[in-house]
Amino acid sequence: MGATKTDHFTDKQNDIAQLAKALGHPARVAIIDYLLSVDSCICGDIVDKLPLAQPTVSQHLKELKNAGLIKGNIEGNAICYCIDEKVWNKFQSYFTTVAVKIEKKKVKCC
Amino acid sequence: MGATKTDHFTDKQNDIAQLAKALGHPARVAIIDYLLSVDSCICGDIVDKLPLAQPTVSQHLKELKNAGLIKGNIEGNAICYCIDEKVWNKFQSYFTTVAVKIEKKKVKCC
DNA sequence: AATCTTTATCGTAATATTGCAATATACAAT
DNA sequence: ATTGTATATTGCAATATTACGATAAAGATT
Repeated sequence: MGATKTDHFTDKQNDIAQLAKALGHPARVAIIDYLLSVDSCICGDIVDKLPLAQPTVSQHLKELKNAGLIKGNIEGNAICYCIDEKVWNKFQSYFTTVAVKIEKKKVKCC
Repeated sequence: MGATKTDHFTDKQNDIAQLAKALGHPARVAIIDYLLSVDSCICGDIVDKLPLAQPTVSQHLKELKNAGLIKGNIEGNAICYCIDEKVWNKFQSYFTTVAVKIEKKKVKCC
């Protein structure tokens, strides 16, 4: 026990859950915030912007990358991470769909 | 260690992270899917719709409720859970903001 | 080549999550 | 009042996450 039963759910449900989970930590939200605030995708100084040690930041970046929310290329001894627009659009469209469905629901309750 | 350092991040970052975390499990995405698919908010049969035992479902519902994504009232020996529109709107607006910022970014890279 | 700088990985401790059996709770119905 | 039905809580085992020190890797600089 303890492991998520991913195979019992649809691919779409797992996809959304994976994206949401990746964003489900304030440090990772902060990383996204920072990436959105700089005009360049080069963010060698991201470690200085977060109240976390370098290995921890590296780990969070890895998780964001694994989930697809950011993409990165190695550039010398610096890294270039940036928002992956496509994945965010997909993520956003989920919320749009939810909003439409909420709107369409006939019975409002609670 | 192991505990999230919430106090080092902004309220907004923590808020978004909390919402995302709550949605960060396929069972909880599936619960939301189900709530959106029924016209009523009464969902006494939710346990039958998920590949999980009743206590597990109850726990997931509790987490969704704690995060604010759903709200619920006790109605006899049945429960009435439904989407909390306000919270979803707030959640959605985060993604809208992100999308706008992505669009505005001058340097496109990677 | 030796050193510096920057990011990644490993190892590990602390904590959190997931899942469920057992049990409790609370109202329905007989 | 007893039984039935539905949800919640408790307790616990398995697994995952979070955080960081130590170390590795890899290009840059001297």
